[in-house]
Amino acid sequence: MRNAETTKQLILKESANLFNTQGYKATSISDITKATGLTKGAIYRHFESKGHLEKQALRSLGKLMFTELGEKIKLAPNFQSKMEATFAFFEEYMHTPLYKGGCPLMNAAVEADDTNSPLRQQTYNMLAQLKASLQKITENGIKNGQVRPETDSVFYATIFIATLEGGIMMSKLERNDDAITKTIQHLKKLVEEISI
Amino acid sequence: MRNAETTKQLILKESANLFNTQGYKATSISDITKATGLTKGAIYRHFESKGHLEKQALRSLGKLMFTELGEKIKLAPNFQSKMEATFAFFEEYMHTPLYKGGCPLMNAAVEADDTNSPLRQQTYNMLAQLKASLQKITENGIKNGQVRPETDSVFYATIFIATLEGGIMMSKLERNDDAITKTIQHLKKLVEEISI
DNA sequence: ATATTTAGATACCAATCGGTATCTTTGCGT
DNA sequence: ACGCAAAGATACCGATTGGTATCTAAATAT
Repeated sequence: MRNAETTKQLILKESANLFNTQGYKATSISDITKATGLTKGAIYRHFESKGHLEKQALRSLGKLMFTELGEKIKLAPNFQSKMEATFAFFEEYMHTPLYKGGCPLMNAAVEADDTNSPLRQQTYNMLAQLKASLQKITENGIKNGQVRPETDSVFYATIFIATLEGGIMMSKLERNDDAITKTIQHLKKLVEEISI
Repeated sequence: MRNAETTKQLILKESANLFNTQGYKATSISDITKATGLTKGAIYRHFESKGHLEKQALRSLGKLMFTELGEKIKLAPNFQSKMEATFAFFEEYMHTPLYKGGCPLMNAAVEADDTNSPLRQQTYNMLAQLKASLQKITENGIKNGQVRPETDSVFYATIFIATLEGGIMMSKLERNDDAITKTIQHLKKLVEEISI
């Protein structure tokens, strides 16, 4: 019984990778056994069903994303640089093999939106967390006199997320950076417009 | 042998509906037999494989979309109203049961982006067509003195599509119109900015 | 009216699906 | 050193997958 926690993390990591690239329903348990080198028995010892594994894999993907994004935001000293750090983070979805398959939020959202699966709830929470996070940046910007006080923080959080996610989708389909680069260029101008 | 073309269209319609809601890989042939009331034998008489059916279903969904969108655009007399007609079209994705499951472009894009399936190629073409269409509207707007001549039509086509698709994704996940309404509000302002 | 296509139904195929019961091996506590 | 508990492997389950070969029934051509 080599370290149980280690293999559980291995399963989560490899299955998250597969789910995010191939899709959740389209990834089979046997795909995961091949990727981990483990057997079905080992996987079902750590996760009681494929659905539970899907949910936890998405959760760990989200955790990873928010940890990393949160750090980059924290490091930036003011509103504009916090937003630019956010944009840079999303731009890198295209290149980092850490999230192979692109933004886990969009991938899960498109696959689960018409269902009532636990996966949908998990995805919904991820979106809410991301929105709250961007909203907070704007609100703090207002407090600190870096953003025009009449700015609607919920409105801009929505615009930022929608534009970024759409840009990622287009860039992944076109297999180049054009779309995401253009969308970020546009969002930077938006940020300047509401900055003081 | 009741009308062959009629049943082929029935299969295309029902399968497109299922593919766009449940996903392509996640929809089985037997799902389609249930939806159409036909048997497997009938389906495989008209389509040589599931892959071919997927591709043709997406193509017919795209055709439907561009026909409808094209008509709305043609009816609008000038740049601003053409763009607003486009926005209204995308907003209605939320409500019309015609495209249950949301925008077929995004759904297929997210499912096929990491593959090299014929489905990906089909989706890529759909995006190219949509982009060309919006680009043309702007270019005509410039020609007709309705849009500032320095406007980058490719850039704005990209922004429009990315923002709309992202907004649809969010609204579908949140199961309300908030996001798509906000994104369209933002895009209308953008249109005004480049209008003369 | 009859023969010929052909649309569609039925019955099957091997492979794979998610899941479970059981067996073996490994590491830890004593 | 030994025993026990837990990690992981093996072997199986029924159901479903995409796909095919064959049969029946309906429409058309003669």
